[in-house]
Amino acid sequence: MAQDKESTDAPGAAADQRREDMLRAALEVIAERGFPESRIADVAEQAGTSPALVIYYFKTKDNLLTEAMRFAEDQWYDLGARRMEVIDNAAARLEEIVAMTCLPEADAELPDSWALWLDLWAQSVRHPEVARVREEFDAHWRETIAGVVRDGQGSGEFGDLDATEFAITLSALLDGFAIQIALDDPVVDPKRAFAASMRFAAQSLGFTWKPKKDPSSGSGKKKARK
Amino acid sequence: MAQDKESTDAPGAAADQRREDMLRAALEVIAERGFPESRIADVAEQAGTSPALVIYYFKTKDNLLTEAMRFAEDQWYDLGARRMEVIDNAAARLEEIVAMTCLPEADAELPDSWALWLDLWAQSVRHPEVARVREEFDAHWRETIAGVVRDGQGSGEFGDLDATEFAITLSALLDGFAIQIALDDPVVDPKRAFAASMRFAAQSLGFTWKPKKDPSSGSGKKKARK
DNA sequence: GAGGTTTGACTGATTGTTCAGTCTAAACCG
DNA sequence: CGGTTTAGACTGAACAATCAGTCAAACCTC
Repeated sequence: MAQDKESTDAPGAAADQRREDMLRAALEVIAERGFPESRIADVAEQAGTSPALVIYYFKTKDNLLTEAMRFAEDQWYDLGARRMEVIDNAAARLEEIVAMTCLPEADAELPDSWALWLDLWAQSVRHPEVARVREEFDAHWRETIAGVVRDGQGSGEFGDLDATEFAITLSALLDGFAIQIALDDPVVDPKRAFAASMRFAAQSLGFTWKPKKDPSSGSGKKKARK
Repeated sequence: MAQDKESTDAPGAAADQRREDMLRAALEVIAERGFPESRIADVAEQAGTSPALVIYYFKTKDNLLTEAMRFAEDQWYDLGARRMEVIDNAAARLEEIVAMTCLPEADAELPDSWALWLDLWAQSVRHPEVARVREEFDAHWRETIAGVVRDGQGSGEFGDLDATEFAITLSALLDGFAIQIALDDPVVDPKRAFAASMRFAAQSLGFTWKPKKDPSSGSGKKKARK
């Protein structure tokens, strides 16, 4: 039920599609079982093929999982960049950044990246390949924040301060909140984390931020996990 | 060289010692190999016994590792409490808290807790037992911070603000920096994280903080990991 | 039919856990 | 006190399950 859109593509396109399917499958498995407990057989089953084929495409299990991580981070970053593009003022762009990491409802199109991050960090301690993905991603993301800050300073929205230093601190804060959100902490819920982060940003950058009433979800928190 | 202080103890004291030895051994193994890759055989070897004995004391592997995590967190918390006791002003107590999570050199008496935390978080996603340890510890730690803030407000050191809210934000910030420090991020080094955290605290609480020149380590960073 | 793709069956290694006892030191007893 | 019982601590060997990776043969598709 998926082979109807591949016929006249370039050679290797089908194989590329296969690869990507497997990466997505791997991400689902990782999200469900955790990085270290993810088995090749699970990924194969999720992708609807045999374990041997998975090994055929990705030489080793570690390679498969690491590439899956990179794939996920790339997706996340692309989504962020895409959303930044259509927002014209820096304060709103910054708010979108904070929302992306704090509000799970905000991106239904992504699998639950939070738990994935915890695995990414934990694996980075001992897997140099994973560590590289993490480091690149962090640097990339910090630079995105710093860029927004500099834009805002140029347009007069934000006050003067070291954009890099601010980016480092804000992304640490967001990472910390991401942990609490990923683990469904009873005290630190997403909205609280979002508000606290925005308050920090507004105070540091010298712009005013008003918590807007969100129109959706009048009833309360949603437990996304099964 | 350790059997001279057990003769007339209560029965079971030696066994208790054994247990603790194994917990410490488990922590070393976890620090070295990571939680999910820690094997019973490793712990046994580290403790100088057989795998069977480890199972004899802790029914299952999961139980062993979980108890080890709890043990580590308790130790960490105890160390913190002990250090708080001897400091008489709130600002310095807060600085000590920040130093404990940011400056690796500051507690040589503890194994590298940072990598342990990453495992703790990652495992919490799927291990309810571990999640409980994490949640309790976080709540405990936040309350410690809030207590220091309230002390400081009582003595007039700090300005007025919601202590709980501040504690939530600061501990998130510290967690975020802990990640970078644990992973030896080339951009976010311990001293920078420490300074940024203190700047945030000082600004929020309305006290002045001056980065003191540290007398040790004139040459630069130390790579603790082998 | 040639080359990339796919698979089922297999293997080799790892590892948590069990088990059937051994050893030791204290408790019991006649 | 000398001998026996008992309970806890401990061990080596084996078991059973899991799983990453291999391989030779089949299967498409151009």
